[in-house]
Amino acid sequence: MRRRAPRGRGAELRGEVLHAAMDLLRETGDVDAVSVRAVAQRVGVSAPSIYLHFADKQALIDAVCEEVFEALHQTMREAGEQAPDPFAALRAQGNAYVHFALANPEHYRIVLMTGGASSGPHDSDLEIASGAFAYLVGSVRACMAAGVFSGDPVEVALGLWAAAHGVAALLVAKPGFPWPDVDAFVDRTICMAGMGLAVLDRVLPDDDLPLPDLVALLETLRR
Amino acid sequence: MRRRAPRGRGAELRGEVLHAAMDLLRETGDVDAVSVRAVAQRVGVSAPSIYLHFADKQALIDAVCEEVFEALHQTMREAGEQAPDPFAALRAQGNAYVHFALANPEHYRIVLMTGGASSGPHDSDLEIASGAFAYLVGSVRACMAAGVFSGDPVEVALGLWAAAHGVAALLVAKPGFPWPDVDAFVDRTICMAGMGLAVLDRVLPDDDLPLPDLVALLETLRR
DNA sequence: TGTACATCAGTGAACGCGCGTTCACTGATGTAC
DNA sequence: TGTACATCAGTGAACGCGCGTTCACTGATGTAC
Repeated sequence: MRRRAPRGRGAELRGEVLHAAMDLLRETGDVDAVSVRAVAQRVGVSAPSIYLHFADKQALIDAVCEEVFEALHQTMREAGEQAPDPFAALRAQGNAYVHFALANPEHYRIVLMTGGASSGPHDSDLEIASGAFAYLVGSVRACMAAGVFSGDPVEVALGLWAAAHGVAALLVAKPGFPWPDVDAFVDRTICMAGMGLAVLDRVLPDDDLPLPDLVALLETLRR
Repeated sequence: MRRRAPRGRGAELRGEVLHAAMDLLRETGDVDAVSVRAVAQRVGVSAPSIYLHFADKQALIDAVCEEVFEALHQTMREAGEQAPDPFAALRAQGNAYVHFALANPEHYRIVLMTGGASSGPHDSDLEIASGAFAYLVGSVRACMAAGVFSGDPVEVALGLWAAAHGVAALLVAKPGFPWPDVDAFVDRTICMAGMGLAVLDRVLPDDDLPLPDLVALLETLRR
């Protein structure tokens, strides 16, 4: 199946295993299909060989998550680069985020749709995530400097993340639902979040706006 | 473990099995812990007995999903009942939706965070979901009648759903992330979506608003 | 230059496990006569 | 009222499966002398 690596190059197998796991995830669209045996077979190596480079299956999965997160982060960085202004950059980043999820649904799922109380501490991917999240917060700060948002940049970033994740996760989990045009739905949701957050601190700072007043306020916006 | 049911009452076991599965899901917080054997043991019955009432394991899981969806739908209906106006009702429904997810994380996950291309057609839960979704669309229509939203009620409902699902799914999947105060975060996200959708059709009907103009427009909102 | 040897990459077979599911069955319960 | 019998709820044992992981090993490769 595969030539044995020469003396000092045994570590190369690690990379092959990692990418075999990624490919298997993409092609089968099923986390359960990524078994130690299946990965080994795809690389052309026996199952125990996996343990030469990963302590156990979880370590392999963690490495996959790290890889996915790096790719997601990279995608977002590129997306905002040539936007004309910080708000447009944020919008482009949001769209890129969701489209990454749609292009790599199983990769997105394993990183951001699994886990929870049942999976123990499992802090590893959160630490990785915090890099991408910090980057998002940076983009939000740029928008604040431009006057679009006010308030706590972390809170604004969380709102954006929630909206982007919401549309991504729904589309990934329920592809059979009669969604409207996906690109438009995604962009609309991103814009919804952006506009909502921009408006929120101006209109609802303390939460007691009767409905007719709200409607009147909104009416002043029609351009 | 359990007294055999008298002659015509064999069907009672079905309900016991169903609720044992629900409880097991809640207590273990892990879908994989819900095996045919584990459910049977909890009911106090042998594993094959499950098959007297469910064709296979998937049928049992489907029944669990149906139960969860009905509970979610019910929760939302109750939430909006005593709101002073349709917009407040929508907000209350959104908060109830997310808090249902947080109170029953594994139930929410199995219904709305799993599935996808890998799980075949799997239309069953979508049909059930469409009931709750149709209800949401109804609430949106009421807001439209009050002048809060315009445009397509289904699109508005989708935006709200995406936001609510986003915050719910993130909190369920990543409880270890350093979230801010959860109740506030949830409500903020719901309001973000509501305000964003209300503003969106007024401000961005055709997508070409330069940033300074947007900022100026937002400034008119400060009250 | 030749050879003994340590190192290293990788293997084959086996382990125990829990799973979903099937099958032939048991024995209590109600009913017909 | 008594009894044979059909029905029904539920069981015990077993099936084959794929899983993660371990263990003792093989044999190629480079190195020291």
